[in-house]
Amino acid sequence: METTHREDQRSATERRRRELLEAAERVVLRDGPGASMNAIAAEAGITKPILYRHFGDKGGLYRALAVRHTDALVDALRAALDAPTDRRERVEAALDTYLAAIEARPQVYRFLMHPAEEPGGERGFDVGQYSAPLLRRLGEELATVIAERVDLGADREERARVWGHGIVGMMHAAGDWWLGERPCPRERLVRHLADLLWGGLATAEDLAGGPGL
Amino acid sequence: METTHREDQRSATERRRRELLEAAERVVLRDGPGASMNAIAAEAGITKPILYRHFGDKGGLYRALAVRHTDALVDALRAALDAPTDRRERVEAALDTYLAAIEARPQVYRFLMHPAEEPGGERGFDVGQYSAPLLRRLGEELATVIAERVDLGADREERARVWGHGIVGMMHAAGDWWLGERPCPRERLVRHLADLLWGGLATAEDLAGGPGL
DNA sequence: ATCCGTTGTTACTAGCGGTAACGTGAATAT
DNA sequence: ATATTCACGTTACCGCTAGTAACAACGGAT
Repeated sequence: METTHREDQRSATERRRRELLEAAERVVLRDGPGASMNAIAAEAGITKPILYRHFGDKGGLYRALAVRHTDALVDALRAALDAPTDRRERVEAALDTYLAAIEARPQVYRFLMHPAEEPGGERGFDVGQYSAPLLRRLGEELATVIAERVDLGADREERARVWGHGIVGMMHAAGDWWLGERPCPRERLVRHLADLLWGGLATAEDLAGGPGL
Repeated sequence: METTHREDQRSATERRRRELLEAAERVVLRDGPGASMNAIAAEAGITKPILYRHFGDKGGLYRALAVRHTDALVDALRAALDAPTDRRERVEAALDTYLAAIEARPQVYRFLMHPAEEPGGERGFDVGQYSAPLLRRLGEELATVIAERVDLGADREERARVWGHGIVGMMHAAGDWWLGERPCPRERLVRHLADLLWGGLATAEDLAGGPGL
């Protein structure tokens, strides 16, 4: 039969693809985002051209690798934002979800956030092209959630997008720094960030002696 | 005389170094952060080994190149934060200063924020090592300013650092996204971000029909 | 005359991403 | 039975990169 053969082939190909991705993940976890295609092929027990047949180029492999983890994280964040509690608690839960994820698997996080930039990329003004795609996606997701649920007045969508990307950037930068220095337990970081979002900078008093911030 | 000779040599060396840095900057502005050492040497009218004698390795050259712009930006931000107005206006001025800088020279900004990561870097848990050094520095600077001037209660320093890195990250991510899409003029982005920092997310009402954010 | 430090060269290494050309083996079609 | 197809796999190569040895030339200082 023809269809059976085709389906067998396709499922076998997909299984092989998954195996290759798992080998790649092992190497990336060991060597960081700079892992070479040679090393990945060796880990999978094959040679380079097969890798290129499956994923096109290095960017393709890395994109395929990133989609898995990104999806998982986005799902977890959605769940946190959908919990039936008040807004402050949900924001704290989302922050904690993200920070717990990067705390548990810093290598994966580093790979997702700082993917190797391909040298042959476009030139010009596409600054964002080289930036981490995960951050952009998280920002957009958060923006839609905000626009759906929060009453922001006239320029609702514009504000929601600015806030979405801004909040994600805040979370990311603070998390990146915190992961490097570990100056406090996670729950305190979460509370500090939530306080900041709840207008902490606006309501705090000036400190005596200075010109005030 | 000996000292005269030495001083002449040193000043000549420094002048040469500056020339090389200017050539490197021209190439980076043209080719992006992926500019090759060969291209930079050619632009300076010399060959690679001289570049390596002056800067050690590519990271050294890039670091030297980054310090200049970083210093300039930090100075501008300090000036904005030291203006004799109220806190909200100063925060808006600082945001606007940063965004105007990245708007004026996106190539420089991209170079500073996404420096080429060296493949031979350290392994292990130093996630922050590969992250943009400029962001870290801005975060620390802002943290000290906040700690100096804002009354944050008991865990003052810890909160100031979290907020410093968080705010810088917010500014950076929103700016990065904005620079790519240009969805609104700069002044509106500044106002949206300031509104967010002034507790906009906490005080906005739920939108009818959803579970509320 | 000799040494020293700097500037500069050419020619090389090792490794990278990526590709062309080729062989193998199993299932299908005739 | 034979020919076709198609994925899997190889070796050997290309052009590029960062980085390095080895050597030459010039200008003071001793």
